[in-house]
Amino acid sequence: MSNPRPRGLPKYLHVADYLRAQIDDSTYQPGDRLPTEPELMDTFPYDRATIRRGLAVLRNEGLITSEQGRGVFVRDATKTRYDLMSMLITDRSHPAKPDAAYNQPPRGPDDGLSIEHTYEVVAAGEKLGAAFELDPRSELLASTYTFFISGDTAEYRTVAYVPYPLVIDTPLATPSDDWPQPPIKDQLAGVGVKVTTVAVDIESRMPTPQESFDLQIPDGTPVLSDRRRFLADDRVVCITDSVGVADRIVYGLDLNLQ
Amino acid sequence: MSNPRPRGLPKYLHVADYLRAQIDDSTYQPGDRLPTEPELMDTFPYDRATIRRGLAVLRNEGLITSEQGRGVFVRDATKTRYDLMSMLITDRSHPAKPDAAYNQPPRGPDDGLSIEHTYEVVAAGEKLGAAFELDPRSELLASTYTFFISGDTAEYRTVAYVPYPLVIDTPLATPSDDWPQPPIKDQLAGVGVKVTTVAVDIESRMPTPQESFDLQIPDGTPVLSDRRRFLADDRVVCITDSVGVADRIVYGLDLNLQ
DNA sequence: AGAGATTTGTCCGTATGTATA
DNA sequence: ATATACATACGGACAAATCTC
Repeated sequence: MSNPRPRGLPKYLHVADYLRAQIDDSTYQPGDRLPTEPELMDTFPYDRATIRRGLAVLRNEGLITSEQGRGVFVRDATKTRYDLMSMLITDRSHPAKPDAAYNQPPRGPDDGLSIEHTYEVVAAGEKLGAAFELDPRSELLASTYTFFISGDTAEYRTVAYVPYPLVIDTPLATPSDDWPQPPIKDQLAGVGVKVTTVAVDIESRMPTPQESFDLQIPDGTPVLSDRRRFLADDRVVCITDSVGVADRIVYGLDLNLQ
Repeated sequence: MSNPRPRGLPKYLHVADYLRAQIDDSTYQPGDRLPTEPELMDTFPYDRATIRRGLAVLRNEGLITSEQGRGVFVRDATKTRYDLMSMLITDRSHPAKPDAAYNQPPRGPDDGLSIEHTYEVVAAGEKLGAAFELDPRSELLASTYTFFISGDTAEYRTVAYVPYPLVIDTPLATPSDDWPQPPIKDQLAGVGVKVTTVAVDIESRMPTPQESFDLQIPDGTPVLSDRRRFLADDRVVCITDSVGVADRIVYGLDLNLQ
């Protein structure tokens, strides 16, 4: 059955390592069901609580999901590549030679991609106000796009903030549902704002409970998030905050050096 | 003490929500010690196992760390910004207006940043071989840089792979310990390889056990990882794999549109 | 240096609830 | 309706690391 436990290794990590090795070597493949907890209690001379703790480790590593009444399954992980340049500069993506090592079939509406869109006027608040260098009570137009892949599973959400006075009485005050949207710098150019600089910060963290709920993020899955700040003459004219479910997305940046 | 538990909410989430709210509103600040488990058992009419499970939730969200014999502490989170462009194209960074909302003091050698460097010749193996479109038995020169911040805490590691035949008998075959290194495209130009395209893939995931050990990554912290592929006339001439501890780093990309 | 108290880590056994097959 | 399988919760015991006196 299972190898003897290395001296000093906690039992629950023994269980986790044993199963992780079998997931790594494809004994269990994405979608496969792992042995049930009682079955694992036959494999290991451990208590059920110990088995469960080992499974919790793998769940928090994003390798498995548990479904009550059904079993424990190996997570699937095909990813969508979001190209940074085409999101920032132009609508046309210019993919470099794709990396065969990444399993990233391009996705589009035909593959079940759907988009949900809402917008509202909100008060900036402390943090956003500071980022805009505006009073916290200033009004911002907040435009939210959520991307769903295959039904109710979300993979990406982006919120764009623009100072409301900047776009009031312009077409931007009533954003359209269309997708893809023109790049933000072009939209702003249409209302007379010339974006000179874009600054992007990309980070990774665990989701907040709200994000977990909204985007239906499974336990143990981080988010890839970014903030883009659009500057016109050192003035911040737009900020977008995006959150992607980390096991669903990849950010791409292709540079042609010629 | 604690608010009554909303109907239907598991007790352990009650504990987690209660403490998370206090971390969010700065009742407990980074570095502060949370109440001990026995103290929380006085606050809540729950069993110690239930309290501990609530703490585990916050640990897996990256909000706290536990230290045996000492207590539970709110995680600190000052981040270093790694500029993608300056890493790819030139040695000079050209920062845009920094975002005040991000607390990212720039770091350098003066702040305790130190670098460790090793290199070796390895067999490509299945996956890397496929990425290079080379035989899995091909030899690659692997050059590893690890960045440590304040002593033994690592924050970033990058491994650069180059087909060994490409650099054998050149200065690149014996990489120097210097830092910063010239950009890879310049290094390759020095041995007659003209890089035409760079493709970057950025993703986020939970660390492997090996990475957790090597980089001393605390529980519940994801990694921000990227793969850069350097192409010369559609031929892959270099691949770098980088891994950053997510609560220590931010990737930056600043574009001047003028 | 040592003893004891404190605090978190690991593990077991049991019971009950809830979703699924 | 029954069985299966995971989720939540309680209580107890001991170990390991740290701190204090």
